[in-house]
Amino acid sequence: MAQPHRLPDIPAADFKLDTTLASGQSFRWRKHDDAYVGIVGATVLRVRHADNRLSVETSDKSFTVDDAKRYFGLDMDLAAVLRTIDVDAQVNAAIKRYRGLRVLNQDGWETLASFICSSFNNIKRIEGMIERLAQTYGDPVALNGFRSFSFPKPERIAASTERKLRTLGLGYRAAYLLAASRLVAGGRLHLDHMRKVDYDAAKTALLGCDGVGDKVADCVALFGCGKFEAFPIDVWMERAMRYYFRHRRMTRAVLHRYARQHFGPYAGVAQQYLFHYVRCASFP
DNA sequence: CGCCAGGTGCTGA
DNA sequence: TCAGCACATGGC
Repeated sequence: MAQPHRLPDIPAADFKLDTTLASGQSFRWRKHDDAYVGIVGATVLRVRHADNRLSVETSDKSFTVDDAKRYFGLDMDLAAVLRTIDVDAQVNAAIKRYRGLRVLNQDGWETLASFICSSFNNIKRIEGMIERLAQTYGDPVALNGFRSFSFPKPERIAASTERKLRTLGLGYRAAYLLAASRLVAGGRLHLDHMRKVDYDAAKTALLGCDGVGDKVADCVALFGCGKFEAFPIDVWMERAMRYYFRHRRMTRAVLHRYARQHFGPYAGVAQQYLFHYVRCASFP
């Protein structure tokens, strides 16, 4: 049986844990007192951030300091990246307010499945859907008193049915998730391979999934495949980008092209700052 | 009760 | 290309 384990504290300057976990990248973190508890792979993590250090308790020893650094994006030179995207007054305001927000490095399959569930949906319900998926198809995991379930392997969902997935409240997304799980389980979509190919190749492959359009593909590329030039555009980003287009007409294709040339290879980081900035401005 | 939610696929100009 | 529409569900 896996034993609780405490990692050596990780230097984490230029980092805001609460902002990062509240910025809509991940759906499985919960606040418990001054700590956050989440499940990464088959490991439960309990993390706290104070005095520029991240303390991490894990449910087993297979999760290392390097894994934690990579997951929380602490392996990125944030200062250098922010210099490249700090190119206008609006993104500058977002950076000033939320500096330390980082792009997480999540599992490709979990990210794909989660963002298939995210379409035309709200974050609270997405969290509930993913929790029920984990309870139904995941494996039990535990850390001290806390019990939960790992995110299901694609094979487990692939062996299910659309009807059963609908009973978990997935709605019309049930068929999309089922088909995607079968692509991955059947080896016809290699999410690990997406990390090695370039952004355009990864996005094209992701768009091959039914129920995955431009926006979801960019979320998966950014949060689940390490493609920092991916720039997901949803309703909040359209609101954010009105700043750049004032009275001009905006289509998503135009916004996408603009973002890539305006912000450059780390456009995805700019996207995350702008997204969080406009979303929180409407409910402070 | 009506509105909206980190959209997508389909259709017809 | 691009606008217009249906789509399941539940939180608020």
